[in-house]
Amino acid sequence: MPQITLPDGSNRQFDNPVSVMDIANDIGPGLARATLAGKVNGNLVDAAFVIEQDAAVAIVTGRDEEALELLRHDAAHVMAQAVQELYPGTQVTIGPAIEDGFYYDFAREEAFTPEDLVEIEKRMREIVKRDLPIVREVMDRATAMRTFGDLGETYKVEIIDDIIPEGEEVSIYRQGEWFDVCRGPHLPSTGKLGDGFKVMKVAGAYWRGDSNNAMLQRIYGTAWPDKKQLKAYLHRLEEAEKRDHRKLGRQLELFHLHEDAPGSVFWHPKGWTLFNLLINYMRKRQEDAGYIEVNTPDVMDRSLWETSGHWENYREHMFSTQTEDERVFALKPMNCPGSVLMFAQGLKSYRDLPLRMAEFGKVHRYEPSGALHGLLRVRHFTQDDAHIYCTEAQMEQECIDVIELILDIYRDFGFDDVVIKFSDRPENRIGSDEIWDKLEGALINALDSMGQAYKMFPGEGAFYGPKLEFVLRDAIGRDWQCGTLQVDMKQVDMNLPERFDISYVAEDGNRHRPVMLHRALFGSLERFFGILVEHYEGKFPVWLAPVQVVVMNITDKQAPYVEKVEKMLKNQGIRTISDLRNEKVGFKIREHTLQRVPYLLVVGDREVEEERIAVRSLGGEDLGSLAIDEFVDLVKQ
RNA sequence: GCUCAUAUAGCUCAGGCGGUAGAGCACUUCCUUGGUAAGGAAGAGGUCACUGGUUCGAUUCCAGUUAUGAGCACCA
Repeated sequence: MPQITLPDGSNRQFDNPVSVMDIANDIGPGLARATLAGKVNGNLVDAAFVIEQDAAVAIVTGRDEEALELLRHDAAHVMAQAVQELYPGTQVTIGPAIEDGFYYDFAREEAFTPEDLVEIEKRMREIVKRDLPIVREVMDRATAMRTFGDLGETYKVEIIDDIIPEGEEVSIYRQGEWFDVCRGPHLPSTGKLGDGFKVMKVAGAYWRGDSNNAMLQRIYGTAWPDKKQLKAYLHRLEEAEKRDHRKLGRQLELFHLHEDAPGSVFWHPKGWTLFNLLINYMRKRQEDAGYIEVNTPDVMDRSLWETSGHWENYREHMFSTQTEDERVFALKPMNCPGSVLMFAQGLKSYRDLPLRMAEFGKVHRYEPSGALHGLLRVRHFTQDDAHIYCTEAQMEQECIDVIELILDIYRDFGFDDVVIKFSDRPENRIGSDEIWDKLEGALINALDSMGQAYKMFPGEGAFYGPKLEFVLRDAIGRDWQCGTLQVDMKQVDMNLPERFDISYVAEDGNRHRPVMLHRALFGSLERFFGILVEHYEGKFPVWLAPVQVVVMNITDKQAPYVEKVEKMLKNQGIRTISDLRNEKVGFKIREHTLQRVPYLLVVGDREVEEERIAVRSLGGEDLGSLAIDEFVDLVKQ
């Protein structure tokens, strides 16, 4: 005799065990039709789930967040059914709901073609139309393994064997002839999927995410409660593509890439101007924060990399050279060893600590070809790197200062909610747990004492130490690590202070090993640049715009005055160009607007006469006629 | 690195079931001197990514290489 408590606090009494659907029916037939699933005591369950005891129940309909995930998971099942109907012999593996959609990984000799995807989507719509009831069944483990084994579904057998503990039952979801191992829950029938889905693309993916395993074919789809939301999503994707930094980089003449230098950037004048603005900005912020700036060699002897451990661990990702005399050098993949040599030069006292040593270091890494991605993943990039040498007692405060600095800097670029990832000790690591406790503690204490939220990524730290990552998102929702903070301390293998045997003289007159913090704020200047382009859609704020002002004439008569204005503005440090081409003013305005120049100055006879300029903003707003110095104030404010 | 796809003018893209290619924009010259998102005309511009194979003949078909794109793996 279960008593059901609904979200509004009301109670309903039933004489016999009831399903979620029964309850919905009891409330009203309209609700029953809309019912997709239920929530019993907070757990998401099928609509057919039977409740035997008193419980808090909520009916889940298309309006609820949870329904969307079910919908997407269902879409994956329907797609798998469609694929197996169309291409017998294809094995199913796994197919979860993901952000914005779903995917399913298939094992099949032949590759799926774009035409196949069209057919698959067609068949999916058919299956939806069939409105097959989705029914949960249970099998004991052995039967399940035999059933799937008989079907030749070796991957499924492996999943059951691996995931389901011995003696436990396996839940199976069936829709028509087709069924799959699944934890559930699911929608009541395939018809509930509606028409808000679309098969998007096919790509390779390793079985169980391990590159030693076979490569499967992953088909991605997107699914939404209705067609309208699907359209809105596809529209968002289109809009995002317009922000792509690779596209804008070409259109705005910022940079280009070339086949002969994969993963390295050719910076054009405007891009390089912006790049240098970023460096100048960072230089100022670091100087204010008590950093000194140095520069270390790009090419250093192999023995240095052997000492640092990079040769052993990352050799295949390093660019190396052999000279006539057979000496082997490597292009630096990191700045740390150079920094350590800098620290080791001369005697350091505790009075020098904390020593915050920054470097705009050009590093080269031979990244796997498939990893390269515009400016966001390159082989040659510039780090705004710094190493802070300090005592153990100073460590935590230094961490706090770094985190505050990063967040403050990101705010200057309009990134207000930065995701902080905290990656702690991985399974394969070196160093004692005691040291790991200390290292992780330093970072966590710093975050906690600031009241700063962060996301835990258990086991994702580097093998030699935990790390903090500051993550920014690109136009189409991919996350990229930008800033980082890592602690490097005694007895851990990568430990550079130990490997290079550096020390400082403490108050007691003895030599002590410093703690070393590795940190980068932008991270990679190239990557940050790319993210910025997408973030602003190329419409940089005035202080970052490579060209801040274009002065243009209406007829040749005003040319001398235009040149005079250009000179005056340049003397004020304003990045100005003039456009004296024999073109109509509308044409020039269009061009420079497309180039996202913040201010356009138009000069005709009136302006020459009055010694003024007509000012137009990037948004198309007419700011009226201003005197030169008035305009200078406007730009500089 | 792996799977799939793509590579034609500076850019965006057509095209050809094998007979060395075309548009728009950009570029050059001329006309036009025009007040806030495209004035007009003419011209120039291509080893059809690279290497090899098949063929009388390859930009087109085949193979390999390189680069790029999507995803996976990787990211000190």
